[in-house]
Amino acid sequence: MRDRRPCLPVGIIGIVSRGMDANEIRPAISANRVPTPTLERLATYLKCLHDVAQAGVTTISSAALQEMAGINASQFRKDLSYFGEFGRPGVGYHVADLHDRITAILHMDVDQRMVLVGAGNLGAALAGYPGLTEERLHLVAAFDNDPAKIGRKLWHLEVRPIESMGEVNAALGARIGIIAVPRSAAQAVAGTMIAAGILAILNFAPIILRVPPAVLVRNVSVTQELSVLCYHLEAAPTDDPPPHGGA
Amino acid sequence: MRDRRPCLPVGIIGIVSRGMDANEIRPAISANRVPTPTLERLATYLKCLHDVAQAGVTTISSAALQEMAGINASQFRKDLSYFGEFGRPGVGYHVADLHDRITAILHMDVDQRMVLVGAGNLGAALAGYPGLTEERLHLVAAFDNDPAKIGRKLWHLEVRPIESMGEVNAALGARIGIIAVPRSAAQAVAGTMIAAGILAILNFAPIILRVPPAVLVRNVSVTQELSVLCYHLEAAPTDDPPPHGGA
DNA sequence: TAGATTGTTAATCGATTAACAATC
DNA sequence: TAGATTGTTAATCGATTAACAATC
Repeated sequence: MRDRRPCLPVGIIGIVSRGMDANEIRPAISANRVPTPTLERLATYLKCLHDVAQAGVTTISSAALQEMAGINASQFRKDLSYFGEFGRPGVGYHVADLHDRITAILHMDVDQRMVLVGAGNLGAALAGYPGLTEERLHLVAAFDNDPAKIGRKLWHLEVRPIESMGEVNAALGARIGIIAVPRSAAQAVAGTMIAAGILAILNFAPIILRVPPAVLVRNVSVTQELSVLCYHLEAAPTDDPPPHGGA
Repeated sequence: MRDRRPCLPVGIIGIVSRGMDANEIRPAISANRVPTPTLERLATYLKCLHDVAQAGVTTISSAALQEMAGINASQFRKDLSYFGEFGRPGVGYHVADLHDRITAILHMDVDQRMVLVGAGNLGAALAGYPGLTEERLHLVAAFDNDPAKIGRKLWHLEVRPIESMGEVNAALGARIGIIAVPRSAAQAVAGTMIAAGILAILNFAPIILRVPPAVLVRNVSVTQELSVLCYHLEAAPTDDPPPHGGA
């Protein structure tokens, strides 16, 4: 801890290249020194720190955080250690400071622009979700291929034809794309996005997208989540064991 | 493989109880012999098998599946091995048969009933999503606490007052609940669901729910996913390295 | 039979948790 | 100073990948 080595910027420690020789299928493993589970937890930490701050707490130890939020204290400290030093031995963490630093690590201290493709129910729900703007995530354009939808308003956004994405995003410069189209259209949409300069995709379509290694994809699949829940339900809809019919 | 031991039903091999002594915080680790990543991949396999079947293929090897869908052949076989034997050495897997068997493993060969709480944009998108019914996942009731919404229609569902959930679900017997309410209401909704007999929860609110160990929770957080994407974007909105101002 | 491919075991890899010297 | 708590290293645990005997 104390010895403070040359303080290597995390993303640069050296391209890892595990077994990823000719693997164009997996998206953007690249210089991924920080474990993905750690990154996923950072957003959770942020929420907890926000809650704790609202409760009037200004300094908190990892042990107290474990007590309050169910976050393992060791894991919390280990996760933070990928990014530097954040606390003071014997004291703990300054809540507001840590919140701001994690926000900066995630690049959420600046406004991020995003484009949306798919102006259906899901697209409408995303465009109308205030939680995005609160996190400085801004939908700046919406696209669809349905002539009936083009030109209509999706909250503050006008739905544009998908062919215009390249031109539109040349002006807007969004680097995050959200795919909220049916499965059959998703791969083509991904291609259009990448051609328009999108570097990171949040995909709601139930399909494994093929993208170049430089593009990162995260998938959200409601039916997959529900599958896992279903698995854990025992088979009987009533209280009977499986072999018996219900009554 | 060949020796065919007494064929232990997977969920029963013995309560694992790792370090889970007095840990009410983590949901339903319980008799979890099958790794969660394996369960998550089963739904992916299902989609691939569906595609492959539509392409007219009746038999496929794990190597061919790796080629087609980017699924690691070893991992695929290993994942299946938790549930029995599915293929024939020298031949491969019968596509339709494997599809049906994985569907049964996930308990998705029977209709599953679900209740929804939250009749906002997200709730509406979920209720209107045809992909659920296609997988035999049926929303059978919707609830909200907003008097302006109660009594209105959410597609085929009438929005009911949340206080009626116990009574309503006593008749319906849904065991899966979907939480699509703001963060501030989510914990209370979870409690109401559990009191109404819900055993598995899909939570869209950005909060870690406290539930009894017997209840399983899966979280979907759009902002968390976007955080991970943002992290991988370099800081410069244009092409300049971070220290320089844009032009 | 010879070739192909499974299910499973062993080896590797990575992530989580525990322990502790450093230090506030 | 004595007590508390960090950041980090080491130990544990679990998941992925490779290798191969079994067998179609």
